[in-house]
Amino acid sequence: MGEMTDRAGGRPAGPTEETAGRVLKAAFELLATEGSAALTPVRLHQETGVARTTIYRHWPTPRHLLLAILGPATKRHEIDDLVGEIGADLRTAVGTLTTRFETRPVRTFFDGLRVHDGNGEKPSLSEQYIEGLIAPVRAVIAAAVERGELHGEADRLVLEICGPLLAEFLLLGRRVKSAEVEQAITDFLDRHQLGGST
Amino acid sequence: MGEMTDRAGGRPAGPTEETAGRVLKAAFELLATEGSAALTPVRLHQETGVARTTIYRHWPTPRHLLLAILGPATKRHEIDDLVGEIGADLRTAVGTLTTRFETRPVRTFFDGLRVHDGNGEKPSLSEQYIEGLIAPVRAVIAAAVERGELHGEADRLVLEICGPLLAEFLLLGRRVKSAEVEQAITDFLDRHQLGGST
Amino acid sequence: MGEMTDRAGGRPAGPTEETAGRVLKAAFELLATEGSAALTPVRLHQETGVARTTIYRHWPTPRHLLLAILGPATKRHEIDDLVGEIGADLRTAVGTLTTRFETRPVRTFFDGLRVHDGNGEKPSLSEQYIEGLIAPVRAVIAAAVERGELHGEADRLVLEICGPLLAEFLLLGRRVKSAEVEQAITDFLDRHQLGGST
Amino acid sequence: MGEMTDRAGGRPAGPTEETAGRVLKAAFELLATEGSAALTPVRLHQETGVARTTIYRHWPTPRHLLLAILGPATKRHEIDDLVGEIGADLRTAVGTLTTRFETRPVRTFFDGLRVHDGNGEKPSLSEQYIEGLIAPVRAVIAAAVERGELHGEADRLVLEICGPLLAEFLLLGRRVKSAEVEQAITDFLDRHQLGGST
DNA sequence: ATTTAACCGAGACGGTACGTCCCGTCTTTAC
DNA sequence: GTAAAGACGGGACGTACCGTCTCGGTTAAAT
Repeated sequence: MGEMTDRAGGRPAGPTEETAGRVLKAAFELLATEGSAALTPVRLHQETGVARTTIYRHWPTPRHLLLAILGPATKRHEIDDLVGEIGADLRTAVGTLTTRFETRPVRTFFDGLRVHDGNGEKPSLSEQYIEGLIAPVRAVIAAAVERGELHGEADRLVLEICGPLLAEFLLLGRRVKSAEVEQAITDFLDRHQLGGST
Repeated sequence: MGEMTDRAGGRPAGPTEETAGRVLKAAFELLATEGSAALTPVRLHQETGVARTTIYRHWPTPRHLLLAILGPATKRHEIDDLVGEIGADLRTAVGTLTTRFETRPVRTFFDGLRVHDGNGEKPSLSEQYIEGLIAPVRAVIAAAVERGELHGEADRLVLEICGPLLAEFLLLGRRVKSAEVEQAITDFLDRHQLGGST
Repeated sequence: MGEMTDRAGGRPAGPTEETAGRVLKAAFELLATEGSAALTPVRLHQETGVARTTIYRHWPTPRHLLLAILGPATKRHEIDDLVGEIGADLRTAVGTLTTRFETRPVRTFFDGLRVHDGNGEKPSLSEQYIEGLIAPVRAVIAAAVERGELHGEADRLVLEICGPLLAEFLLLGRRVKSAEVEQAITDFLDRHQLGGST
Repeated sequence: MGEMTDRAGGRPAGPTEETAGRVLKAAFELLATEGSAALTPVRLHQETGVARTTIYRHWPTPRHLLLAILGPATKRHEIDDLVGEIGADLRTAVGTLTTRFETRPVRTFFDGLRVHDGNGEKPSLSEQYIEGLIAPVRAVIAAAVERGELHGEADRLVLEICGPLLAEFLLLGRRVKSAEVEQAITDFLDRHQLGGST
């Protein structure tokens, strides 16, 4: 009875594609539009029609859900049209960041993740998310350092350029004006003697 | 005879000093040590012995509690030992900021406020808190601009110096090393030609 | 200080006439129209404007209120136009009873009293009220027994005539038709050989 | 694929037998011994261990509970040993009534139902209960009318015999002595010329 | 006229129960 | 084995009254 067969036949484990798709899509929507408080099994059930039980089965905690939506949500913001010129690439990379501020529910998302960061469990979801946000900039900076055009720790340089922007938007809730961004990049290039031609 | 006079006698409104004291103290403790999830009427009742109903009476929502805590909690971080020299004052001001990172539950507090920022209700508690954190720096910068030693918008300058620190600590969860801070200030002074002698 | 002086000076105890009047009037109204559940200090306060505290001071429990309104409410239904002729008098007395069924909130009142009958405390309010309702009939019967026109226990005779009416109205919630009443009285007179001429 | 089928699988609705049994039994006990005021979800939870929420789930209001109790509580008082002789049968039927007065918490039960009769909602619980109490007598009377032994409306005849008893017991709170009952039945039979041999 | 006891209103406070919501686990049934 | 439907115990929510209390201001006798 209940023999531990060596995995013989039967249906594959894990949620149906159908189910997973519906649930995760709804989860993303909910998180983006209503914040993390809305990201509950009950709510998801109401939105998707998928049974509460089923949701618990596959994503026992909100954290599982968040992890499942975080990958897709962050992954796709790679930049492939880098030209190898620090000024231009930096403008592109920072541009993707500030554009996301405008077009995506970054703050809501950030808050949602923050709430479920858990208690010291690593990796912290929100930090991972922020890292994802600044990843393009980091890539550009790292490349420049590699080429010997920039000197110093990449980490510090990334924050030098992104820190004010993130703080302004995420912490102080202000819109980030593009003129400001442009100025900041120009200043950055200047002070690192990279003659930033627009 | 015996007409209903406009306001005859009666006990003064508002919570007893005793009650308010106990509750707010406990609220602060809870928020600082266990985060905003712990800041509930039930929990406060357990901690203080004050009846749940009483808490609802005077602080109908967590927001009321937070507002009552926030004033005292932020007010006291004024700086009075400014010497008028931009380099020294900036080091002092930024020092208070990073010191608070180390010694106070800034992140927990920030998260707590964030959760209860409410839905667009202004002023946003968390933003108000951040403003409080950087207030000393802003004061120094504003004074320097006033004296004509610095040029540009105070807001931008404040973020130029604090942005990376806030981002590093609050968003990425990294400790801010004092050497870094020192370097950042020196750089800042340099590039604004303020020859920052240590 | 605070000696137990032998009643020296001071305002007389008990509620002001004004206060008592307003409260008891409202209490009666409430009981009659909304039932005993509405007979609460809060409700009375809302109706009268008299402070909750004041109500508690003078009528610590609903029972006190009920006792205070019961007297006046029942007392006034004495009959003074008895002619000494059993048939006529009985018709008058039973008439007052059934008329009250129609014109007064007897059932609501009865229910209200019933709820607050308390736990065996005597006198039972509701029973007292019922006694009050049938008092006129009892008076007539008692007089007839006195005169030797009727034989047997008054109690039993009263119930013989009133029991069906009370049961029909109070227990079964049916309207009592006057034809029925007339028939019942006629039958009663018949079987006790009192030749009831209308 | 995976469309929301109309009704696919799932546990049957309604409370478990176990749960329903425990709750309703306790409800009956409470009503009988402590009156309707004790018939609360909290109290039931304490008595049965069944969670408060569960009780709300299946019996949203006290009325639901009472309705669930009332059926079983009234149903079982049918009489099956009628012999077809009006005198004997009447004694049996009235006997069951007065016996219930003595052995069952009729008054408490009645009061409890009365409180929750609701606001005009039919059927009135208490009236239904009273009807149940007198049902045996009604059956006997109806049969006699059917056989042509009695003349008149059954309703009126039933009240003629039961009214005084109900009023005495339920309204005036007096014990009903069996001698009285016997006398009443004899009189009744007499005046309807049914020569009631004991 | 001054005491002095009582009235009365306003409100704090602890407490109990309410009815609701969601949680997370479980059991039963269907596919 | 996935999925659905739902029971169930549990915890917190926010509300409504409860009954007691403290606090102020007023009023009406009795001295």
